[in-house]
Order: sequence, then structure tokens, then C-alpha cells
Amino acid sequence: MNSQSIENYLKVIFNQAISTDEVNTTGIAQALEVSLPSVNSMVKKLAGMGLLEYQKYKPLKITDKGRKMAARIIRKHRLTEMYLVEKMGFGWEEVHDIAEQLEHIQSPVFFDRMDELLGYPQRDPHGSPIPNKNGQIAVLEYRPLADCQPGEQVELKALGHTSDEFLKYLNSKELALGVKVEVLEVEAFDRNMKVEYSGHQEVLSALVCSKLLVS
Amino acid sequence: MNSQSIENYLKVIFNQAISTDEVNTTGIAQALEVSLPSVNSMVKKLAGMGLLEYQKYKPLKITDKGRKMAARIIRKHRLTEMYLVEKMGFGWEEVHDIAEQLEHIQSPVFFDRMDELLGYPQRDPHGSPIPNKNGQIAVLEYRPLADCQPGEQVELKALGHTSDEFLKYLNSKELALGVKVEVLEVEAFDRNMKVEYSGHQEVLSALVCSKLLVS
DNA sequence: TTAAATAGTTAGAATAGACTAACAAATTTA
DNA sequence: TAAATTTGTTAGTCTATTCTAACTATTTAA
Ligand SMILES: [Mn+2]
Ligand SMILES: [Mn+2]
Ligand SMILES: [Mn+2]
Ligand SMILES: [Mn+2]
Repeated sequence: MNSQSIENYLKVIFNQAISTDEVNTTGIAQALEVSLPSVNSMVKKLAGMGLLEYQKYKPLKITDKGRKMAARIIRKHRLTEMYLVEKMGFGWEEVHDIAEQLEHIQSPVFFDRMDELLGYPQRDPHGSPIPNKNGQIAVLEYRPLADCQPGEQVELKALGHTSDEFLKYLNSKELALGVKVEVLEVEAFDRNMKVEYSGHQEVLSALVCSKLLVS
Repeated sequence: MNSQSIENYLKVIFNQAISTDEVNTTGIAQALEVSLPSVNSMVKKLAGMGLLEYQKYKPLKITDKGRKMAARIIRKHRLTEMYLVEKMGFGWEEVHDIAEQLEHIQSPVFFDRMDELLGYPQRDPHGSPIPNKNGQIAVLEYRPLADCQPGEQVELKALGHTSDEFLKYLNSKELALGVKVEVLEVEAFDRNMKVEYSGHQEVLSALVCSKLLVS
């Protein structure tokens, strides 16, 4: 069975490959907070397992096998987060660290049961898609709120960033998935947005708006 | 944080100390299916952590600190088993292997929430007591069915053995915790018991009767 | 287009946890 | 009680995963 370490590396590589397709060693080291030589030796190991393509000094490419394996771990992570929120009453800002551990549990029946009890959800509490059992993952069609124009009415569908601090910030602003947002004004200078939702007005920074995914 | 290995050793030592108070190396090796030298080096490590008393060639004694730490792991194991049965619909024969993994999750709030959702249960699905958060564990007062006399009416309260095979055997006989059992006859030769419960009669072997704890 | 900075690699070492082989102490049996 | 058996220990090895120090290749900037 693959170690937790292997699984965590693979997941990071998969996630970094989404934006750029090619992944570099330094990014992995930063994400996992380990040294470059540690990454280098693990990368060779993963390549030996057929999960990556590796050539000295070249950017890494994840293989289909690697992608599939990573997606299955992410499936467990996101099902867990959904279960913790829906069935155990946790807030969306509390679940990531627990899921980071539970994603390594080896028990297909455990996660299948979660899936069943949840009614086969398509997205996790942060709006990210839950891969299916074969490791296939839906592509999100959402755009950042930052790209919207004044007068547009949109719905908050997912987050482009899910740190505790950001989630707590959203809680404090009563911003949750499903909230209908109308763009009132965009400040030309700094791209701050004045928006209205749930009956009140707020000014959101450009940074925040770039992380709110809407449709 | 303690490794899963350390936690698994400690749990085995705690369990073996219940019956005899003093624990020997060979028993640990057998329970964990590791070699004697592996046990020896881990035992020294645990002693160094103040969890055991160790002197060369002497039986081991678990300290109060060790007992408390072990009980807290067992608490997580048993809460998990209860949660899996009560809230996720698993059978009592399916939950041990999952709990064996989940007991190592580091998240007090996760187990506190389980406890709360379960209504602070005192026993796991096999009738074993769930230690409290301080690592204190209730002592069972039950006696084996094997000690009962013909004519006695008792209730099945807990199991002295919880292997999958035994649990499946009990399922096949419709024996579950809470079932009222009347002892009809005891065969003098082999101590087999003829019993009646849930409206039907069965003959149970001495081995089985020694593992059924009643009151 | 050379120099500086960044990114990636190798070598060597440390720790945790497992193992086998060899040996020593303790216990049981004759 | 002496021999045989069982139990426990030590020494040394192996794999996994991490690290630091030193080096090399690639990329960026002057
Ligand atoms: Mn997460
Ligand atoms: Mn993880
Ligand atoms: Mn169990
Ligand atoms: Mn365990």
C-alpha cells in the first residue's frame, strides 16, 4: 500500500498540474514544506512507480496513472469534508485538516458509505468537484467575480482559495455558496467591488473577488 | 506526536496488562505480528517515554501515564466503532479494521463530535466500555455465560472475543447484545449448553459460552 | 553574451521501524 | 541438578523519509 507521504506528494503534484500541466520541484517543496532534495528523491520514486515522467532538470509531467491515483485520494478528501459539514455539523473552515488525515484511510466501503449517505454529492463544501470512483473529475466552468461587470447578477458557486482565514472572513461577511450577488460598482483604481447580496451591501477587495467563483 | 506504531504497541500492552498486570515481550510480538527484537527496541523507547517500566529480562509494567495514553486511543477506537454502527449503518463485524486506522486520527474535536452525536455512549458495539476523555475506564462486572446454571435467565451484555468470524457466527445465530437467554441444560461431558432465546433453542459450545458475557 | 541568480541534483548522514543471526538469561523437564 | 526449552537481548542490516552541504544546469539580467 502507498504511504501517506507518497499520497501527499502525488496530490500536490496533481493540483499543481491543473494550472500549468508541467510541475517543478520547487513548487512541490514549498507546498509540502520539505527540502528540495527530499522532493527530488521522492519524484524519482514516483517516476519509478509510473506515476510521473521525470527527466533530469526537466519539468515533471504527471501520467494518467498518477492522475487517476491522485484523484482517488482527492475523492476521499472531498467526500470527507462534505460528510463532516453535512452529517457532523462542522463549519467549512474546520474540515480541511481532518480530511487531510482521513484521506489516507484504506477502506473503500467506508467512503462508499459516506457517498451514499450524502446522496452522491458532486461538490465539496468549498464548491470543488468530487472525483468519481474511477478517478475522473469534472471541470469547473465558473469565472471569478472579479471578471464581472457592474449590473451583473451572479451566484457564488465555488472558491478559488480555501484557507481557514479566508473561510472565516467569508463567514464574517455572511458569504456562503449559493448566495446571489449583484455587482453595483467597480472602482477603476484598485478594482474593489461594491456588491449587494442577502439584502446588504459590502465592498470586496480585488483579491477577494478573484477568489470567489460565480456563474 | 506519537507515531501509529507507538500507539499500536501501547494499546496491545495495555490490553495484555488487564488480565495479568505484567506483560511479556513474546505476547506483544505475537499480537502485533512483529519480531522479538522489534518489540525489544520499541519497549525501550516506550520506557524512555515514561509509559512503561522496563528492566532487562523482567516482565513489563505499564505506568499510569501509559495506561492513560492507551485508554485515550482505545476511546477513539471504540467511539469510532459505535459511530460506524449507529450512524453509518455498518455491522458490528465490519467496524474493527476501520477503527484500527481511525483511532490514530489527531483531532479531539472530531471524536468529541462523534461522542456528542452518539449521546455519550458508555459501551462500544461489542459491549466493551468506552474510556472517558481523561483515560479512565469502567470495569465490567459481567460473567461468562459458561458460568451460569440451568434455569438461569440472563441478558447478553458484552463479548469476550470480537473476531470477525465469531461476530459472523453470532449473526448467524441471531445473537446480539441485549438478547435474553435462558439456560436449559448443561451437558456434563463437554459443557455444551442448550439455551433458549428470541423464541428458539440452540446448543452452544463451551468455547462460545465462555466468550458471551452476561448479567 | 558573460555574470548573477535560480532551480535542480548528488552525496552523505540521521531517525524510525522493521528484520535475521547469534547469544544470554530464565524457566521447565528429566 | 543438569539438560533442554523458552524467553529476552544485542549486534548489525535494510528501507523509507527526511535533512544539510556541495555542486551543476538553466534561466535571467546586466
Ligand atoms: Mn480540503
Ligand atoms: Mn494528507
Ligand atoms: Mn475493535
Ligand atoms: Mn491501530
